[in-house]
Amino acid sequence: MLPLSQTTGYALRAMRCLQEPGGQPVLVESVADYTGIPRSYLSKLVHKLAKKGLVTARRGHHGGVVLAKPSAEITLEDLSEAIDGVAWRKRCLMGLAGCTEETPCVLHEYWKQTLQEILVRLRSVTLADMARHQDPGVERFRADHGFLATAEAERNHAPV
Amino acid sequence: MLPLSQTTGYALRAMRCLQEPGGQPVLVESVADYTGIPRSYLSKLVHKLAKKGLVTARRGHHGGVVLAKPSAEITLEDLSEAIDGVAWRKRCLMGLAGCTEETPCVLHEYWKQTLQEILVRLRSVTLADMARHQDPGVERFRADHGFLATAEAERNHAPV
DNA sequence: TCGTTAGATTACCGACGGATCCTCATTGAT
DNA sequence: ATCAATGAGGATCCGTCGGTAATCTAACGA
Repeated sequence: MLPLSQTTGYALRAMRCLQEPGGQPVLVESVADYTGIPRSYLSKLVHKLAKKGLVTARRGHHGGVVLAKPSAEITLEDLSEAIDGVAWRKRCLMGLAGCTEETPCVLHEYWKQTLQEILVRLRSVTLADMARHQDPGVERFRADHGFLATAEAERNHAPV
Repeated sequence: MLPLSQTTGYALRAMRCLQEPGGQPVLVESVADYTGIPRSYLSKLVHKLAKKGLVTARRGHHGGVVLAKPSAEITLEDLSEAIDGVAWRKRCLMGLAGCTEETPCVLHEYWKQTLQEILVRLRSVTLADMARHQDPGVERFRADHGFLATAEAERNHAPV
């Protein structure tokens, strides 16, 4: 019932491979090969992210996918929301249809606070935060796809 | 990927209808009628809870279901674990098979702490806590099923 | 012992998410 | 204008989960 499906994990892995807005597009196929995410599935996933305004995809020669906004402005919550939606935030923990703010169930307040804590956590991590970690695999991939100017920027931050 | 499925909600609603250990058994059918949970499905659910040692079920005349331990010792975590298992606690957020304590992924620590926070919350609520709330519906149900001695005990506590 | 009461067990169905394959549509280079 | 590159989209498969129904079996009372 809570968010963060397997597909959200895919989204995380895929987004790490993309360039900042205005950068060079990366092929869905390259990302699929590198991450091991099924190509066709990743294609649909990317489309979903595009509809939510998180990435921009262009078809044809020299097409590919780029971030639609700076990685520092893309949170884990954004991804979760794009993939899994927000329905889970509204569902009653006990599954009672009549549970509302006015007619709360026994666990209403408890659950509301729990969800709030989770949301705060999801908002506290951005793609840029993730890039600050050493990750030889991703750095190799980036080097192969035109990420030549990012290495320095990553050194100016502490780990998440 | 996270726990707390619809079925866990069912378990919560069902357990609230049961007596403390040694008390009078309540019929699966009664609970189903009152909660609206499908009878057959609830039967399987109860069996699962019985295998985990949370309830005791007896067949035949004057059979039914009772809590297997005091409601104050049954946490939301117990229910979640009985129904949804614990696999979700071990899964990597990014879905990386090779992510371990020794070879952690970029989000490993972040996710570990998040899960810890959630677990603490799940452990902080017991069935007894839930009973402390006013709930005319459940109290009516209890009155109809031999819960004559519990009303006083419930008055000695603050809400959750 | 026999029958009734109740939970246990089995088989099965439908919906949904993850996943795959194949084809369509768009873009840019020539 | 044409062709190849590349994302978009439809059809379909598979496994899991919620849900139903029919049957089996243990416990008790008459």
